[in-house]
Amino acid sequence: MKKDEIVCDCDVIHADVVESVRQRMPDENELCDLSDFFKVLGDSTRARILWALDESEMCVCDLAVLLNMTKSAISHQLRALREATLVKNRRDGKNVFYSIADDHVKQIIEKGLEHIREQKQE
Amino acid sequence: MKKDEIVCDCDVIHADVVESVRQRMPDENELCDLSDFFKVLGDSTRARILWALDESEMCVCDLAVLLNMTKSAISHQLRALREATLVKNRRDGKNVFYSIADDHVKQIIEKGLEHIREQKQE
DNA sequence: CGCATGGTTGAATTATTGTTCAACTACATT
DNA sequence: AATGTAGTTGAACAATAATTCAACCATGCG
Repeated sequence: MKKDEIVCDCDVIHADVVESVRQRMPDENELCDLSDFFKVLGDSTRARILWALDESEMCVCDLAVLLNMTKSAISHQLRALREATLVKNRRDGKNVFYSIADDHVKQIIEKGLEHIREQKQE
Repeated sequence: MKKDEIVCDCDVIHADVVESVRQRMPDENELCDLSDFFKVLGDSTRARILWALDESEMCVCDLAVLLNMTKSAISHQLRALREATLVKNRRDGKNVFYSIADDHVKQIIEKGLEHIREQKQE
């Protein structure tokens, strides 16, 4: 997926700036993890699921009705959320109830909403 | 893109919960805007560009060298960032310097990094 | 047990998105 | 004006990711 060969098609213009930024740059994997995390939030189905679960724990059927989607589609997205440990689940009889796993996530979603609401005002 | 017809393939199980969540649910467009915002952060190239610009303003060539990518690829991603008003630019002679547009973004990136760093410890 | 319901899964399909390539614009220098 | 460098753009291609479909597992109840 990553090439080692040089693909950049230009000369460096401000070598000093580039060098000093390069030295402070976090491990590439860390920024990949970061973008992977945001990627999970970056889908409207998952964003709506997360918002809904922040209001109340729910089972797959409830979410399917709420968002007017198939159980399968919901389940697939819940899996992605589970693997990113953004939601947790518990079984109760025939139902599996999902809820938000992490308080960080609530804060980040809140900050995000704040951001776009301010943006819209301008 | 959206269908009006009912695609949900199950009965509602907890009608009361679903109804009360539905009533509090934000406008669908708002949650779409939210996920679109996170989508912009959800790509490692853009995440690295944002991180770098948070350290120092830079021109396209500098970024291309730093990330070892073509000017074109960088430029396309800067466009996405510009359209989401996450970066701004100014021309100075032959160069176009890019920088972070919004302080919110820095905070959200910081919170995101915090999150994944804690996650990794567990 | 046998069946109905809730939920999950994998493969196929479709949609979306990132990068490349080649052509182009803008500014600066001669 | 002519050339070179910085940057942008659109179309084509490649890679990812979301939804559908059909089959499957798990639980509860007759």
